[in-house]
Amino acid sequence: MTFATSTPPRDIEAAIFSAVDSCVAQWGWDKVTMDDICGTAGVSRATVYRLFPGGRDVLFEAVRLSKLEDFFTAMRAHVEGSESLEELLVRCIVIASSELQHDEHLAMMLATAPGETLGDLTVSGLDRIVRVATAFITPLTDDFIPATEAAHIVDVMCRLVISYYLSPSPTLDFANEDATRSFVRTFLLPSTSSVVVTQ
Amino acid sequence: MTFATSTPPRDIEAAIFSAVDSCVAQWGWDKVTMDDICGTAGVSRATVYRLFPGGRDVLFEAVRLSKLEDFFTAMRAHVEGSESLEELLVRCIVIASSELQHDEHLAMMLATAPGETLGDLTVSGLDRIVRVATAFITPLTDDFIPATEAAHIVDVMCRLVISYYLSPSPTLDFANEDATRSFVRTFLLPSTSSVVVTQ
DNA sequence: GACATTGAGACAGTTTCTGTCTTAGTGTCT
DNA sequence: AGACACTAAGACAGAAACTGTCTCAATGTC
Repeated sequence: MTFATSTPPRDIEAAIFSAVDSCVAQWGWDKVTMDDICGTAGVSRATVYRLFPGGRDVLFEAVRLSKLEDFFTAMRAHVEGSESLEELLVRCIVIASSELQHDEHLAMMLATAPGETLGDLTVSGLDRIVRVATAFITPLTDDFIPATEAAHIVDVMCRLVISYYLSPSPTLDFANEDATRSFVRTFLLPSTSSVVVTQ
Repeated sequence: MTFATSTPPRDIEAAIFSAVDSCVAQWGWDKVTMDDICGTAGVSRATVYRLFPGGRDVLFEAVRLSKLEDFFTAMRAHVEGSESLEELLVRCIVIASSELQHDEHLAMMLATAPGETLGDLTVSGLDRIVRVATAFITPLTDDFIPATEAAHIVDVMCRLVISYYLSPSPTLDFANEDATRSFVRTFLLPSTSSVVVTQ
């Protein structure tokens, strides 16, 4: 009960995030103003600027980071308990690809700048996605391969998923489990030390 | 072939109207800029301002008027051939009410100012709707009642439809044909000279 | 009462939008 | 070819909106 500084600002932050969500859904990144967000969140502009010093850019960046973490949190829950590295990688790729194909809003949310889609993804934007993905997925690979190897393979996996999302190939659909499994066996697993373990 | 002054501006006007449509659908009245519309229509800003001198207000007014006429044109087609005044009025009311309930965009389109819904309908806005409705519907009543009487009854009908749309009554739904027929018999027809004709 | 937090709104600086204008380019008629 | 009508592109000033910071009063907590 002794949470020190009075009421927790988490509720307000959540309200603001939610407001950004619905505002962006309604008008798109470019058309949304801070007043729109404040109004939707039922919060004063002063409060928003106090919680996110730096204003619009900082707020939107926070929202995107939050979205990114939500995405990988949900994904990690889905792939947890995989009994082999192959299974883990396949599930990661399939789920991520399906989500991206299914939710067109997601790609925009994960992108770096407002109005920028994954298609215009900058180096820093890609880096961040890879970074967050590594942080969330790597722990799950502990049972199969060393951390350094995991970071490397997750990095490659991310770039592949994004690349195939941006320009889909007629010969390979990462949303298809069988095709993905075959791909993982051919290109990803041979590079790891786990081949001897699982085979 | 001798249409005198080169290419007809109708195509461009149509493109602009269509652009306004999709822009408003995407962003709403308030968020749309003239550049958005020009860009969507694939037309220079100079062209828009030349076709609609007065700019934004004039253009939007023209779009609304066009929508209004489209609406009543479609409605007139639906009620044409009614064999009695009762049938005509019932059909008008039911169709208009259904359309309003069905297409939430419509009410906004018919309203006067951008962002203003029928709920904020100003006197002039209501007047215009009544005026257009009268112009479109009155001719159809020629077979049954004199024009002056028609104008009066159409006026009353318009206001009722709008009123019941704005604040629906639990006891009367104008989208329901039977209820509307009963209503027309009770309140509208007795005021006309047609009672003796059809009864 | 001391403290922390929020809402409301004033404020200047910047950006965006509007509406008008000029210019150059295109296609059509004579 | 030359006159004509129309358009795209974009410069431009003035108006409007947005941003980010600030102050102050109101509220709720210890």
